[in-house]
Formats: sequence, C-alpha cells, structure tokens
Amino acid sequence: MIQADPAPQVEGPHPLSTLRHSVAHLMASAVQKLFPEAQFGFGPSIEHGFYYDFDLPEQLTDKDLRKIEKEMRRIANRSPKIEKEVFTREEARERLRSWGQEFKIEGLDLIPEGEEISFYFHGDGEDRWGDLCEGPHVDSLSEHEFHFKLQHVAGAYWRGDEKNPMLQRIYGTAFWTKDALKEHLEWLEEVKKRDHRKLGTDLDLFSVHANAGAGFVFWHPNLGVVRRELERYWWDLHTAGGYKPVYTPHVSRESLFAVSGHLQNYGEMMYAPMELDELPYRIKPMNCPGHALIFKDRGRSYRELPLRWAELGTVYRYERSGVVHGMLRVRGFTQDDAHIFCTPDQLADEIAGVCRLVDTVLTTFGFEYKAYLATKPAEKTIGDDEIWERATESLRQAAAAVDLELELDEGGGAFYGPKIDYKIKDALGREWQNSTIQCDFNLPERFDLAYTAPDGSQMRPIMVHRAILGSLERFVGGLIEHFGGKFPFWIAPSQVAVIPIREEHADYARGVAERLESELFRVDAMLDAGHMNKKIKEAQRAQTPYMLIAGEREAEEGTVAVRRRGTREQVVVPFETFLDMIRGLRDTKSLELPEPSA
RNA sequence: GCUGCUGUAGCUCAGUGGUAGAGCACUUCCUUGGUAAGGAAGAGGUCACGGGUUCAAGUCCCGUCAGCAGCUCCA
Repeated sequence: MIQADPAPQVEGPHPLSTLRHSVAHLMASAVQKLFPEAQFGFGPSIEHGFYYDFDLPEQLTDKDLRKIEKEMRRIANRSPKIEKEVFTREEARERLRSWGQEFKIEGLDLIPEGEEISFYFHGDGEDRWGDLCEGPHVDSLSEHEFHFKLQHVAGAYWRGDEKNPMLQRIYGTAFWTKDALKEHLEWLEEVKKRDHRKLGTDLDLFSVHANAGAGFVFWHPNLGVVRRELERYWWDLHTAGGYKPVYTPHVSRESLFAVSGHLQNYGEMMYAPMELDELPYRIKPMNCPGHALIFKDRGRSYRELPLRWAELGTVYRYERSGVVHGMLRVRGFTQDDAHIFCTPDQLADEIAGVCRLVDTVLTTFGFEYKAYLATKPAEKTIGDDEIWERATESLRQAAAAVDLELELDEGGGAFYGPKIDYKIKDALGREWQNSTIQCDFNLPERFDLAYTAPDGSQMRPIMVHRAILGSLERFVGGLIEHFGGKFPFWIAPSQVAVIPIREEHADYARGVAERLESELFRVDAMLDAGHMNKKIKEAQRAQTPYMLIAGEREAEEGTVAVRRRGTREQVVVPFETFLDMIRGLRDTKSLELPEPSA
C-alpha cells in the first residue's frame, strides 16, 4: 500500500489548502464566464486538491475541463488580487438574490447567527467575480505562483443528501510548483498500477462476471493459494487463542432473523425470501444468530465462560448497484467472524486478547492502523446506562492494557453496544475498516441467552462480535494493493521458479524442483524446451519471489543461481543453503526477500 | 439507487453506415540460447445482450446487463 502522497508539500506563501480553495474560486469564476447561468454549490479544498459543485444547463465533458482550464489561465494571467468584504446578513442575502444564486442563499442560512459573513472577490471589470465564503484565501491569483489541473467531473448531491438535486462536481488539484504537481500526477499513476482490479487481471488472481452478477468474486487458483495460506495462519492463531471452530448454515428460516432482529433492522440489506415447504427461508447476512443458537442449545454454566467460537462465515448482503467495487465492496463475502460469550467481569480481558490478536495479524502484513472507540449513540439504544458505561470502560481498560491508543468516536457505537473499530489505508489513501470489536447487549436479550451463576441465578452473558480481517475479500483486495502484487514469500502464489539454461540441464532442474515440492514449497518448474530468457521474463511478470537458474556449472556443483524478485543480479549458492533460507522465510512469515549469502 | 462515461480477440487498444483489425499473449515448426521479447507460419470474434431505424448497423436510436469516475450508504 502506498503510504501517502509523496508530493512535497512545498512551502508557499500560504498553506496548500488555502491555495487550493482559491483555485476553486478561480475555477468557479471561469465556469461562470463560460456558463453565465451557472448556479454554485460548495467548493472546498480536500485532501489531494479541491472541488466545486455547479448546477449547469448542460452536461460537462472532459473537453469542457480543458476549456475551463484555459479560461482560468486567462483570468489568472491578469494577476487578480483576491479581496475580502464583510456583509451584514441582509446585504449578503440581497447580493446573492441579485445574482440568482439559490444554493448560496441556502448556504447563507447555514451560517450561525453572530458569525461574520464575508465575500471574496477577484478580477476586474467583466472578470469580476465574488463568492460567499469564510476564507481564507491567497492574496492574488497569478499563474506564475502556482500550478493546477482539472481532473474529472462527477455527479454529487447538493449538501450530500440523495433527496436533493444532483449537481456537477469538478475535481482538480493545485500545487505551488510544477514539480510538485507533476509528482502528484505520477503518484496517481502509480496508484492506478497497484489497483487490485488491474493486478487481479494481470496476475490471474480473480474475476467477476456479468453472467454471475455484480459483486460476486471468483477466486482463481493463484489467489486461492493466498487465501488458503491466510486461512491456515488465521486458524493457527485462533486455535492458540482458545477459539473453537463452529460452522453454521447459509440458509435459515426467516423466523430466525425475526428473533435476531435482522429482519426488522437490516431487512433492506437481505436477499429476498425463498419458499420451502410453504415456509420462508433467508440467506444469512451475518453469522451471529447461528452462534447464538448454538449457545442456547443447552444450559450454560459460568464455569464454561468465556466461550470463543470462530467461523469463516460466508454472508450475502444486498449492496446498491453503484457501490460494488472489485473485491473491496461486494455482495457475497466471507467474514473472519468470532463471538465471545462472557461475563461483564471477563469483558476487559477478552477485549485485550482480541486487541493483541489484531495487532499480531496487522503487523504480520506490515499494515499501519488506527483504532477508534465508538461510544453510545445519542438515541435509539438498548441496554441501561450502567452496562454501557461498564462495557465502554472495559474497552478502555483493555486498550490501556495492551498500549493501544484510542481515538474517540463519540456516539459512533452500534445501537446494541460500544465498539472498537480499526482502520487501515488503501492505495488511494482511502481508509477502510477491517478489524472491529463490538460489545452486544441486544442479541443475548433477543435470544434470551443465559448462564447459571455461582449463586444459582440465571445471568445474561455479554456477546462480543469481532472480526480481524473483516472480510477475506476486502482484506485480500487490500493486500494486493498493499504489496502491489509482490506478495511476501509465505503467501506468494508461486514461490520459486526453476529454470534450466538448456534442455540438457532439465534433469538437474527437475531434481531441484522435486526437492522443493517435497517440502511443500510452491514451485513453477519451467522445464520445457522454451528459451531461458522467455522463462525469466515470465517469472518476472508473475512476481515470483525467487528464480533458480541451473546450467552446467550448477549441476556439477550442486548449486543454484538465485535471482531475487525485483533485481537482475544472481547469487550462486549451494542448493541446501537456499533451501535453509526459504524455510526460515516461510516459518517466520517474513516480509523481507533477502539475497542468499554464499 | 443517482449523475456522467465506457463495453470490439486472453490483455492493451484502432476501426469514416458498405468484406472484422494491430501489438503482446497463445499453438506449431525452426532456433540450443548464462539472466527482460530469436525467426517463420497458424489459430483465435454472437463487435456485452435484446429490440428498433436503414437496401445495409461494430458504427445511429431505445432498453437491459456489466464495468469505470464520483455522490449516497457499508466488512
């Protein structure tokens, strides 16, 4: 995963965000010049640039963007100053009305009473243009002091509400120097190359099919290997962590989801019922009801708790057609789900255990993450204040116990309990939620779960939902981008390519390949009569971590010429030395790809 | 779901209402090569799908499906 936009945030006379906001104004004035009927929405600076929303009589195309850029340059060439003017609310309203800017008038009404109301103007004569805006802005718009590019146009709802009309949004970016802009654009190209959808095709990892439906992922053998290694690792960790495997059906009677409440609260995300023997059945959107049924199957004692049950459970959810995205947002996916049934006293320890597990897994893949504590929402919650406070405190304690820093997400909890969410970043710098730890007071109540306490009374357990990878689809999609297709040795689809120099060396090469295979390494034995150079190229293309090239000398000495992914140099070492090295890489799940030392 | 764009060979993409194209990949033969493209020949197509306009549709129109950039919503 690309860590961050490497474009240097070159020090200009103002912060980059101020420049970008001013360029957004410049763009808006150019748009008004070209489309006098334009209505204006909002036009802020954003992480990598800026946008401005317009209501226009015609649909913009990329061609229009070039025209607008040209007009922006013409205006900027006159080095217009940007000037601020303070208005009273009534003056502002009057001005906006005279300009016929309905959206802006709505914007004016959003400004709280007592706050300063300002306009920013730039340009002279016919070019004069002003906008209701709190600023700040750069002093002047001279084209020699900054560089910009308009990137694309997209629809966006007025004030982000899908009930409102849709405006046209133009995205652009701006920097103080030409080099910084260039570097940013190159970074965007790099991001595109690492897109998991592109690599998914290039490396033969996965596919989706119009004929199967949007949002359903087909894992090809190469990615199947990655998944299987990941699952093996996951089960090893969970077995060691005291989790027991459970398996629950994909389809259940609808009444189960009425008990769990999913039908009422989550119904629009669920697939339509199917009828069997005149009863409605549903495909599961979550695994928790099944786990609750297992808990409830017999009486439970406090002596059994905590119970930790894990399932790689495949669920199906209806996602709106416009939101599906490669492997990152799909309609059928497998959660690395587990539920912990425990007493309130055990909660903090259990949470701490999960936090440790999350850290172990995310660190193994070199992910950086942030954790958020999501607390009780303002309304519509279940459970009394005391249990909320106690659970929230347990989450805090647990985090403190494992030195996990929590950012507060006030009121961001589920209606059924507080939670800790983890977020990692993808190649575009977008944050994706993967790991989550959620306390649930609701489901135990709905299913009337109980255990017998030491005093013989029936007590309600707390149920902790937790996922570490989130879903295998999203996590692996993230992994592809994180590593740019260059998987670490232990999960790489093909780990070692074996290439004889000439056909007569194929016997020695075959011996090498068979020895590797006997130790369960994944070997691409390229033993046919083709050209060595072609095989090297093919192994490079496939991102195979190591190539072993064997000719006469190697066959005589029992060595291999090792060529490491991403390099052109070879190191000749005894085959046994290489074997020892890769055993170590596999066993330690190393992220490194070292050169063997002779 | 909404706005806009796109859909031609495995991949990347040309294609002006009148015979379906290129490069790479693939197959076969030749080449026996010490670290990223040796040579020749061949095969490969429901131009996403359905309807319409037209003497004639990959090309124009409508619909459906899928993809892309966003908005909105989520693992």
